[in-house]
Amino acid sequence: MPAKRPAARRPTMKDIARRAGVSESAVSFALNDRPGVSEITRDRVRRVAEQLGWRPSTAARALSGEGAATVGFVLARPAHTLGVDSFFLQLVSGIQEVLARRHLGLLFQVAQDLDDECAVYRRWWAEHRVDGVLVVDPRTDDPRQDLLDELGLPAVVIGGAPDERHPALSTVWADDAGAMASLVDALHALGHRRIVHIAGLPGLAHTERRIRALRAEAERRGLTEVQSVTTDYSDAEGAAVTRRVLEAPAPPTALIYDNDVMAVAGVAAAAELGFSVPADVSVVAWEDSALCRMVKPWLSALSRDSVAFGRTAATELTALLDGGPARRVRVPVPRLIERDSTGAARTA
Amino acid sequence: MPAKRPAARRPTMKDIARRAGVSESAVSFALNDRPGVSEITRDRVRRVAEQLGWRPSTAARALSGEGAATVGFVLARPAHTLGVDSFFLQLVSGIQEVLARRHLGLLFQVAQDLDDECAVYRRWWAEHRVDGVLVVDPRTDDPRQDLLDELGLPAVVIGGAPDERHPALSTVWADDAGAMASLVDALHALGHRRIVHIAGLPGLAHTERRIRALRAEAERRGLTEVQSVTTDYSDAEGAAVTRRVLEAPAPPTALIYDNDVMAVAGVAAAAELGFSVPADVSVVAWEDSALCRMVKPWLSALSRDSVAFGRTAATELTALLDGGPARRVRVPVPRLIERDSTGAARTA
DNA sequence: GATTGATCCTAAAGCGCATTAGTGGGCGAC
DNA sequence: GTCGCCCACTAATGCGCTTTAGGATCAATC
Repeated sequence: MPAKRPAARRPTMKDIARRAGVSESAVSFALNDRPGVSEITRDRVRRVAEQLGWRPSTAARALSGEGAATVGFVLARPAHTLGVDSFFLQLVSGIQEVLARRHLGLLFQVAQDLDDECAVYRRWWAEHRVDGVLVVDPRTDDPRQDLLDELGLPAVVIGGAPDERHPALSTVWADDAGAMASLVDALHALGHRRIVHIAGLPGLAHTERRIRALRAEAERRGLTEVQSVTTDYSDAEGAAVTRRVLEAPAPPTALIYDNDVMAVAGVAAAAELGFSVPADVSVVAWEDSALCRMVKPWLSALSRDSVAFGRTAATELTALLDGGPARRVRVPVPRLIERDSTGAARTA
Repeated sequence: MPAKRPAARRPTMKDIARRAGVSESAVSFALNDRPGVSEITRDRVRRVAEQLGWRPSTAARALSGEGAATVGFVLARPAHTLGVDSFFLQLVSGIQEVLARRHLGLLFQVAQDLDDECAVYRRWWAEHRVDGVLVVDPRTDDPRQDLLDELGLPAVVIGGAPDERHPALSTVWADDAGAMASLVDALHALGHRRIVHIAGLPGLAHTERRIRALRAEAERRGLTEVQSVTTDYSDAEGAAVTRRVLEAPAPPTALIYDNDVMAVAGVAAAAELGFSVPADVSVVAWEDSALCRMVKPWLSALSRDSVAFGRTAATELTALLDGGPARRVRVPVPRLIERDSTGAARTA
């Protein structure tokens, strides 16, 4: 009776050494492409290793100073905003593509808040768990960057603006200001003068960048009825803010939502109030996804390639792990996909 | 000039030993609650450790036989279906809640397909990276379960039916058959006789369970115009199938979608064809999320607590890691939330 | 034919921890 | 007062790997 088959044993370098008739060190040299063994021995060792299905124990490797072959990723957002968001899974998917190629693992953790997130970094560092981390949702005045500097943990900040105070951290960022400028340009050309930007979480670097950019654009054009309102990214707040601004005396004729979820919720809210999209109010989602084509009218959206974004970030991190210098990489500006939710402003 | 501050050094047990004036072994005993040291020494060691911010190196721990303090999670779905899906992030969020409490890490990987996924398990096992894994999307005749048995890797199958062929694996599952039965019950009571089930990926265990359950219910009631159609879970296929079945000679009066995304896409597709929901056709989503309240009409949905599902799965895995027996755990049957997309069947 | 030098390989130490065996001192028992 | 025992602790070993320091062999050099 096969009650409990014993787990198969993992082959070690010692096993290879024995079967190849050489010392363990020779095996190590052979498998790591280090000089010190002849080509024929190297080949033999390689063959034996392959045949035994040997893979280096990450634990042993890490212990002898090679690093943990793992990078960390912490997501610190309130649990209820975790639900329907296409961005992160796509980002992670892109990250994985690059990491998998180098057999790097991705340690994933969801945290409650920033303090929690910092604690996770500290723990990971102290436990020797990761060689580097990917940081998302950077804030203005972000404690994490100081911490990572202090720990000397290689890191790539995703979506942060280049920050000269942290020369050791790489940054991968999109030019939100440029995108906002071209977006306002497009809306302005359609005759829109009253614009409300339903932004994401206050304090996030890219939220603040977008808000500042919008204000700058408005000032440049002399538009006085332009404003940003921050939210928690949830459909509920998106709808609530939409209702509030549309019920005001002089409602906006264009709404910019910082994600797809709020845009969809906003359209529904507008419809309830009797506003027709795009006849009465134009809507743009700052994030494109299947969601934008799941509602009527289809939503115009700023589209970026989140998978590629993830790939770029992961590539930068591997470069950092290889000892390369920290860099500031800009990804392409998101492109406005004009669908059916944007149109000429109603001339009051 | 602070060109490159040297990274802080991680404290080790040796540091603690020196500062506490005892041997390393004493430190080990003290910190692991093992007998062999006096209480006062234990306290002193603990204090020093705390003060130094010491944390055990997972690498060293793993190497000395304690396991990697990490569990693995592989997601093998085509990249384009990764986009908008509330289920997985919620599941993972629940998993984390339990794992974080025990300082277990979660190694996350997206794979191309099943073979790829199996390769990941093999690699993780050989590299000593994980102590156990969480398996999602079990199939009928799933190669992964055999593999995990062979490797002796503790695992919890999420969403699989209890399978006596793999006594070493735990299973956490929902009673899809029961849910389907009550759902058909409800629809039948509303007068629906022609029902189409727009299912998920063929071959997935729960897809097959639902299909079988639907067929059984139909037979029991003598309904002949009831069918299931499999899809890839995407909004595109959801919409396409919806169009196809609604354009048939005798279109169904009720549609059951295996996820929220397809349901939303389906409603839009139905609307385009001139079908009004729920007057002409009722719609139910098998998965509740914010999405269901972002469209008009609000979607009736089978709701389950995905976060709790994740918690349960992680709890079972930790029990397994603690040497407990494999178990079959059933989570509560999803509950039908009746919103506005279901109503009495139109009497032709 | 002894000296260098290269080449291919082995021995040994060390990474940070857990664990087993061993050591010394205090104490009760006879 | 000696024996033995338990307690509190230290020394030493091993986990699987990398790396440094050597050692053996052979060819080329003066």
